[in-house]
Amino acid sequence: MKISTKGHYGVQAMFDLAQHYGQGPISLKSIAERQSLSEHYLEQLIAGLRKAGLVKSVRGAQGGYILARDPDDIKVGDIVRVLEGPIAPVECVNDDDPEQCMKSEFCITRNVWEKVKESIEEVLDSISLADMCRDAERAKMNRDFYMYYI
Amino acid sequence: MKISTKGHYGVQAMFDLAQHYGQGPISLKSIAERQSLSEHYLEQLIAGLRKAGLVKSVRGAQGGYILARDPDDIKVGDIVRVLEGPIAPVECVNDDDPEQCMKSEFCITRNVWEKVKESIEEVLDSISLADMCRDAERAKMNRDFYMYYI
DNA sequence: GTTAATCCCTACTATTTTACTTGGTATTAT
DNA sequence: ATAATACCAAGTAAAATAGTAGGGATTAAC
Repeated sequence: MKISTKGHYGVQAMFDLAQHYGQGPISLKSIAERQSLSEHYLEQLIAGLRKAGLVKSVRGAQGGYILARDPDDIKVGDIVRVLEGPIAPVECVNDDDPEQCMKSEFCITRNVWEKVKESIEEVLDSISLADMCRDAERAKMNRDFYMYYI
Repeated sequence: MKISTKGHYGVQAMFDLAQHYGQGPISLKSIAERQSLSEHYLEQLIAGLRKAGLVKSVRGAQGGYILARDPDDIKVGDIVRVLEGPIAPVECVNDDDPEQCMKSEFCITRNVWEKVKESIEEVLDSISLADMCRDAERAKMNRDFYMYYI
């Protein structure tokens, strides 16, 4: 019941881009450093995100990546689906899969996985990168407040 | 974002046991046949469930397995945790893990996975084997009703 | 007390996935 | 011209997955 490092790192990288949104292209190198990730590995992940239209790239020196849409308009679910494939705890609740299980209409265990799927999607599609930036701001303020009074 | 066949098949097998609860020990062979699973592979899964105290075994001819507790008292989450390990989309939200991420208190992406984790647990811990049996009954009645009127 | 049905246990294995690394080429600001 | 970047293809070690193989121990039924 795990996601792979692709989804994990990918969300970190996109969050990093969101935190620097409006500051021009952000290089992979700087993202990799801030998030302590392998730059070359990130490269592969962001290639997928670019092909999916979630980020735009700027080539050449001082180039980098920019979110293709407003942080409010990119949900964590969008990122996870690109990097991990369809959100479906078992294959038989994957709507994109052509060969569905025969018994799907009668299958009771399938109902369980369907509910799990829906609950995951509800969470991931309700959180935008902008939400995460707001959380980060709040966390920073709390930290500053705490530091001040100690 | 998948569970493995262990969790998948394991829930099927336990559901099968629940549907035959009160009928004495149920053999792996019959479960494997009804659910179209490899008997030998099931054996490995149910060994874990037995060690975890979710089923009891009866050895010898006419032996088999029986739920160790009432179907109302076994949640799908119990089964999944035994067969898949702790429910945690990424390691850093696994409470059982001794080596947690340093930045966990400040980490914003971690909050996302924490929410995913909670929502999965909420679903899996809210569904008992008895619930599934009731669903199966309802589905059967609907099917019979439909057949009658066609 | 023999037999057949069952659970129990250990080990092996082919395939796939994961998490990268290596080693380049193409593009562009300075 | 140079250095900083994005872009691309291939290789790889380790782990996980989804089983299989083969046999031993226990017990109901005859």
